[in-house]
Amino acid sequence: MGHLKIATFNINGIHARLPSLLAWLEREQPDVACLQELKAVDESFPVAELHAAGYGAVWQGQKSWNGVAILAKGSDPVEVRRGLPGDAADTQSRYIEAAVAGVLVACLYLPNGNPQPGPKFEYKLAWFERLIRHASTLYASGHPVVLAGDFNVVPTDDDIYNPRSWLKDALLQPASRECYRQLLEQGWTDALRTRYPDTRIYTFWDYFRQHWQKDSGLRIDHLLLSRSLAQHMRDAGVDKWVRGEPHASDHAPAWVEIEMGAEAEARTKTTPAARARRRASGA
DNA sequence: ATGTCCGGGCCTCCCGGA
Repeated sequence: MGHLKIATFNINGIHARLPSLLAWLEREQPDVACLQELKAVDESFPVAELHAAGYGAVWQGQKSWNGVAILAKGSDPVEVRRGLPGDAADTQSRYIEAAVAGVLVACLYLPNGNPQPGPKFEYKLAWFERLIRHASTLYASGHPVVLAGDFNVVPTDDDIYNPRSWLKDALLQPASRECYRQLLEQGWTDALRTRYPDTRIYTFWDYFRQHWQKDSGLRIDHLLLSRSLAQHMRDAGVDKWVRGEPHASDHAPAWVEIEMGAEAEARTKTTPAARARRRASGA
């Protein structure tokens, strides 16, 4: 009570990872969980299992690839938008937006962009430009907003174990980093980097070359906070233990905790009956 | 250049994507 824990987790296949997902929810109890890479069609989303675990959900699936979802503990997220505006021809399931506990939650899965250069990298940059435009309207709204997801961008060389072998990768390209910088310039707070200004912190360790065992990671999953949320950030971190479990995703969940003030608490946790009582008492 | 894992197609292996 008194705070809101918002997490983002690229689960790399919700069917392959359902036991892992449920174990993480049970242990860490995030209030909000943004998921990416469901790799599942809408009809197969495990809504019953998640309900049994105490979570409501909205989701946008897709066959084989992509797919995003927002989970909320003890409530159903109120879907605000699915799909990133700006390109009606874009059919990839990479963006969903919902209101949870008085916070507007944007769950995103930015295109990987490899191989680079090429059409996939062009799509990544175009998608990023659309995100920058949409994010500016969200930020300007003044509402509490979090942009959470797999951004597929290593913001700086301090966000990777060693950039040398990744120099040609789409995740480290100057154009990708420039987009991320432009996004932050709107005023967003990078929760993990702000919480740990001088520490190497990773959210992704690929399956190759024993990178997990050697802690050769990348920081590509981000939680960007609007001004009012950033002012109330209490803590942030990465649930690294998840990456060490058997049959783990190549990502670990990243999270932020927001202190909920009395006003937000009253607005978000209150029931219709309680609101009626408060009105009746003249409060 | 390499490495590993997921889902899907179609059939116990190969492929694209990451």
